[in-house]
Formats: sequence, C-alpha cells, structure tokens
Amino acid sequence: MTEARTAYDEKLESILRTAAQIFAEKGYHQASIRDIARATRVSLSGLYYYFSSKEELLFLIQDHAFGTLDETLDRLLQGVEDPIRKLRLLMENHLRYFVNNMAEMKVLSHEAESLTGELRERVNARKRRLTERVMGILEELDPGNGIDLRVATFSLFGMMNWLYSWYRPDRDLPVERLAEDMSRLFLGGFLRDGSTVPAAALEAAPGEQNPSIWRSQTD
Amino acid sequence: MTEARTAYDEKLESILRTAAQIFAEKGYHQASIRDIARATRVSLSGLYYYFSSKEELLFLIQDHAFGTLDETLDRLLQGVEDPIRKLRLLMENHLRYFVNNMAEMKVLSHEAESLTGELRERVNARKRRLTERVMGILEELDPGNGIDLRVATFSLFGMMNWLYSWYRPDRDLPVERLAEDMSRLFLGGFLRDGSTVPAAALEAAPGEQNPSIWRSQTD
DNA sequence: TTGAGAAATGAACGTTCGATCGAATGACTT
DNA sequence: AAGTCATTCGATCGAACGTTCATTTCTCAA
Repeated sequence: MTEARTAYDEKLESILRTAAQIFAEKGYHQASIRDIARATRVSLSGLYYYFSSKEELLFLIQDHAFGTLDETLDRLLQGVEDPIRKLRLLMENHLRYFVNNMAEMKVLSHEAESLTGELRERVNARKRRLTERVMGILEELDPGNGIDLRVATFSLFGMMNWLYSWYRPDRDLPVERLAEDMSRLFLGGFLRDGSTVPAAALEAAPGEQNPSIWRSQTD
Repeated sequence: MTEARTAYDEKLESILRTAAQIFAEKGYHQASIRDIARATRVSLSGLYYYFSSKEELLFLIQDHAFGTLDETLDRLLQGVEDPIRKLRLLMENHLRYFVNNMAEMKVLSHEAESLTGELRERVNARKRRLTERVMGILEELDPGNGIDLRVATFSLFGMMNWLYSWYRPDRDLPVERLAEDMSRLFLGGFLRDGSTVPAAALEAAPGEQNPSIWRSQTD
C-alpha cells in the first residue's frame, strides 16, 4: 500500500475544500475559476496543474464526498442485521456528513446535473448504489402498509437532502437530535399500520383543480 | 375589475411558460436569453419588450407560480377547521401543482438563490408565508411528541420539494396516490406517540466519526 | 554548485453572454 | 391618407468566461 501523502495531495485537497465552499455559495456555473484562484491564492493558470477543467474540479469534489460517505457507511453497517437499526445508522451517517460538511453536501445535492458525459455517469452510479441500498433496507422492513417503495425512498432522501436549504448549525438542533427527530418522523410513518392513521389524513381533497398554473392557451 | 386579457398578456404568459421549461432543463444561469429567443421564436431584442432583464424574467416565473399556489391554497382551506384535514389539503395542493407544472416547480425549488436584492426578497416573503402556514398547522396539531417544529416543517417541505429530482409521471404513482402515501408517511410519523416507535430506531450510533471528509490540515 | 523536473505564473485567445439602440413593421384611429 | 402607438428586429457593444502557452521560479538530489 503506497500511502504516500505528498505535498501535491495536500494542496489538491485544500483546493477542493476551498472550491467546494465557493461552489456552495455562488453555485457551480456562477463561480468562476478566477474566484477559486483568488480564494486559494493560486494563480488562475496554476490551478490547471491540479485539474484539467472546471468540470473535472466539480467531479473531484463530488466523487470525493460520495466516496467518503459510502466508505463510512460500509464500515458502519458491517455485521448489523436488524433493518431498523441499519436504516437508523444510515440516516445518522448521512445527516452527520451533511452537517459536518455542508458545503460539499450542498454541491452534491444542488449540482447533481452540472456534470455531463462520463463524469456525470460515474457520480450517478455512486448515487444509484446508495439509493438501492436504502430501497433494499426498506424492502426488508416492509411493514405491508402499501406505501410505494420509490415514494418512501425518495421521501427519505428528500427530507435529508433538503437540509442544505434551511439548516443553520447555530440555531437548529445538533446533529444527534436532528437524526433522532427525523428517524422518528420517517420510521414512525413508514412502520405504522395504515389503519391507525386518522381518517382525515387519508381522505382526498374534493374536486379537480386547474391542472396548469397558466391560463389555457390556443396554440 | 378590468379583466382585459390582451394579446400582450397572452404572449407574456407564453414566453414565461417556455422560459420556465428551458430554465428547468438547463438551469437558470446556463440558459441564455438566446435559448429563450430560439424557443419562443421571438428575436433576442424582442424579448426585452416583455421583461427588462433576465433576472426579472426569472422573478416573473417564480412570482406567478408562487402566487397561483398560494391563491389556490387560500380557496381550498376556507372554512376548514380540522388541522389534520388542513395539512392534508395543503399537501395535496402542493403536490398537485408540482406534478402538473414540473418545470415551474423545479425552477421554484432549484433556483431559489438565483434572484438577488428586492426581487429575491419578494419571493422569499411568499415562501416565508407558506412556511409559517405549515408550521402553524403543525403547532395546532401538536401531538406532544417532542419533535422539533422546524425539523418537522422542513422535513415535510423536503419530501415534497425533492420531487423534481426523481418523479417521472410515466413510471411513478399518479398524484392522488402520491399525496396519500406521503400523507401517511409524514402524518403517521408526526402524529405517532414517541413511545410506540421501535427502540432500535431511536438509539444513537456508537462513537464519533471524523467530523470532516477531508484529512486534517495544518493551515 | 549545478541540473532537471515539479510547480507556478502573466498575458493573451476565441467565444459567449446580457443588454442596448435606432430603425422598420404592423394595426388601428381619425 | 396620415398619424399614432405598440411591437419587433438586426446589428452591435463591453465584459466576463474557460482555457492555453511560453516562461519563470522553486526544490532538492547528485
């Protein structure tokens, strides 16, 4: 194992970390390479010694973040059998990384479509793996409540991934309580027998509304 | 009431509708005015007769979508007292607009930070109003389960707003079943007494993990 | 001390962007 | 037929963008 941690590696990581912050603040397309040069105190052209294009820079950030998230999850779930416990550990892992690396996780959530071609496909593959992992756990759990698995899976990701748009570490719950509350919200709903949900929550709304927000057109 | 629906109004709405689709596909900053000119078959300069800047175009889309969403909700909740029913109606309204106007709603969810200054503040005001409305209903409901209100509120929005990243009308549930499943997930979890949630779902994960995905640095 | 490769740079390129402006066109009134 | 106002357009602007390249500076083993 050649675990040589060179000066090159350290500087690259430092650039990735800084770039992630800038991408999180301004958005990938808004942020210019010049912004990153200014923040890292490396010259514009000097940055291209560490990556070959702006798009590859975004990929490196996303791939690194996803890879770390994934590896930690592997380690965490080793030997765990109870699916409830598995899901709880997965959620806590996910939320902990979110809160501790808000910039990177915002880039993951918000710039999912900013990559193209092969780089995009490679990140998508990591994402798919995680999605199927969650869906698999929910399938194991299956309380027979009739809730669609895809809806449940992406509702869970939605709850967690939406964090970047509202969570403020100084005014909101610490990550442990956050994970507890979200676990209770999601698992409480997913594991509950449908017949114990108040009827008013299940009744559909009356009538149809205008399907489009725009007035009807002729063309 | 001067409800004169002029040709100008119709053309503006047609431009907004087309622009929303392009913003949804390529993202606001990626999409050029020239893209919109091509799609609407109006010349580049001709567009500026209908809006004064690209940013105002984005504002018009967001404001129109939010306004419609809001007005329909007002009408829908009139006379409804039961908070469970209120929440259910709100969710169905929200999801229905999402599914029926996916382009506009993606722009709402994904381009929240693309406006600046006063235009951004005006959209934020509408958003705040809706957020407080939801939080108010949850407060009415309050089952005394100890779940943080902010966490519950934004978890609900996260579930719903994340739709744009996964929902495909041709392979996923129709909106009625979607609303039912999400209602059961959220309300089932929110209304459940904490003591009935399986213990394994509440236990914290053991140990602390590396708080940052990056290796420690010296500077 | 020197030489070679790694690391970093300033200046510039071609392209695309949002926006402007004066002129042309169309529709409708008088 | 003339006049008015709304609508549309081609041509063009300066600014900012990602990227390149010929050079220079740094580092350290020989």
